[in-house]
Amino acid sequence: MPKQTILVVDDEKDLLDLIEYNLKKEGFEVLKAENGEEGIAVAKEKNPDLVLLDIMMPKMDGMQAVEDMRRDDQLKKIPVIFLTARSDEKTEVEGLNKGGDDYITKPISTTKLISRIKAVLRRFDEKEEETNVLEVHDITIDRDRYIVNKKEEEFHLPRKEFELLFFLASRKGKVLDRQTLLNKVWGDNIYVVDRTVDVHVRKIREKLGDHYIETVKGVGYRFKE
Amino acid sequence: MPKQTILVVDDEKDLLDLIEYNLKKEGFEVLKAENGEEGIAVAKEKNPDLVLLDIMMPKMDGMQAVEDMRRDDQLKKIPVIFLTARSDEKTEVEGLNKGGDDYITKPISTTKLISRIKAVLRRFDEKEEETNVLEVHDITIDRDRYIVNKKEEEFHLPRKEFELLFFLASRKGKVLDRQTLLNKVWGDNIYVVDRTVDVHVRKIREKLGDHYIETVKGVGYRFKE
DNA sequence: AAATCTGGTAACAATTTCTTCATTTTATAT
DNA sequence: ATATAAAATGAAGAAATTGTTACCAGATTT
Repeated sequence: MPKQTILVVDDEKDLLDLIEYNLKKEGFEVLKAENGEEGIAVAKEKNPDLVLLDIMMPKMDGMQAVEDMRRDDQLKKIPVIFLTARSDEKTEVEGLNKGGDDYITKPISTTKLISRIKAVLRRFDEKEEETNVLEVHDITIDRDRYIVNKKEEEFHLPRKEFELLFFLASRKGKVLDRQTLLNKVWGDNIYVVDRTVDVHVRKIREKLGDHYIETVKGVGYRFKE
Repeated sequence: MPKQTILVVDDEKDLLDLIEYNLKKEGFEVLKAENGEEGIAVAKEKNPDLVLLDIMMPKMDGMQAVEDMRRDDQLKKIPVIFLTARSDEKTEVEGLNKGGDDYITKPISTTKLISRIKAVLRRFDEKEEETNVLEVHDITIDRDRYIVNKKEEEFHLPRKEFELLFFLASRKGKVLDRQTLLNKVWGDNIYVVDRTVDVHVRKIREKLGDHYIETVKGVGYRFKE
């Protein structure tokens, strides 16, 4: 695994160096920035795996920075941990609401910092590593959430329809006959009439439109390339 | 990392020595006690990372000892693995309900013992790292205090309901099936009917309202994004 | 000891999803 | 263009899943 990169944004240079030292010792790549604006610029360029963000800063403060990040397609998926000067509950809550993933209060315990960072990264890796999200044409089929997105719309398909769509989409372009679909989606020793597939295809088309699944007469169905 | 300490409580001296030998070989620090009372005393003084506890013992038996431990602020967070003489299902279940984290039946396989210990320790380390305060929608789920806040209101959910809510919320958006929920919230070795999850979900909804947990028919439940 | 929680089970009602089938429409080969 | 097989459609009943309530056994409090 390549080194993971952490962007640290804080206006106190000494603290920045201290954190850098500790993170490097743990094997992380470290980027630094001294205010929110600079932080966002660096993030855009280097795409860090995580951002450690001070809440109180001149120019653009941490809260503002996160809001901006969450609005940017490229940056919105990067986890953020806040550094707050004191245990100010109100701030914490607000920060987490704005899209932070965790927070740590100063003064910082190195051990805690490291373990929190690892915990957040682990949580994020878990999320990413699964190939359960298919993006095809203008739709996203998310098997973790069981939701199909088309532009802004959300579709909640029932299980069989969803699984069928997912299976077809995961083999985009390939024609699959009804028996194969039954075996793969319904299960091997389940007995249902193969025309059942037709009905499900129809329901999917009713909901999403019929530009996704093609009929190949005499053979089966195919998800359009 | 400093050596991890394991307290072994058993009235059979030979077994005690055998376990000690094996654990030391694995690099653990080992403490010994011959009954529940002594065990608790030692635990209080030395703060072990894990306790290996025989269920059947003179003076104070293991079951009693765990209950006492779980009531003691200093000791309640220490993981406990039971040693049971035979595979007596009823005892196991009871033990796990009282607050044990795993159990091993005698006669003991050293390999199994070691791997269980490591597994439990790993699980615990992870837990410690995790954030204990979740901010989702308009509620705050505070695992340190076992309290859910919604605006100004405070809700005290019973343990299972709380843990279930917490787990779902910590995986916000992801659909989790009943089996996964049972494994993660109830524990790997506990056998309960999976519909139990439904009832707990309902109770949570009754208290907090049903805008938080969504049902995904045929699949499981999801905390709303 | 009674009253109150908590966690779990079971049963039935309510709802959604799945499957089938009869009928209409479409695609394709002749 | 027509015949024909295959697929789309509509609608109904079956099956599966969940919501809900009631109840019970232990624990915990009063």
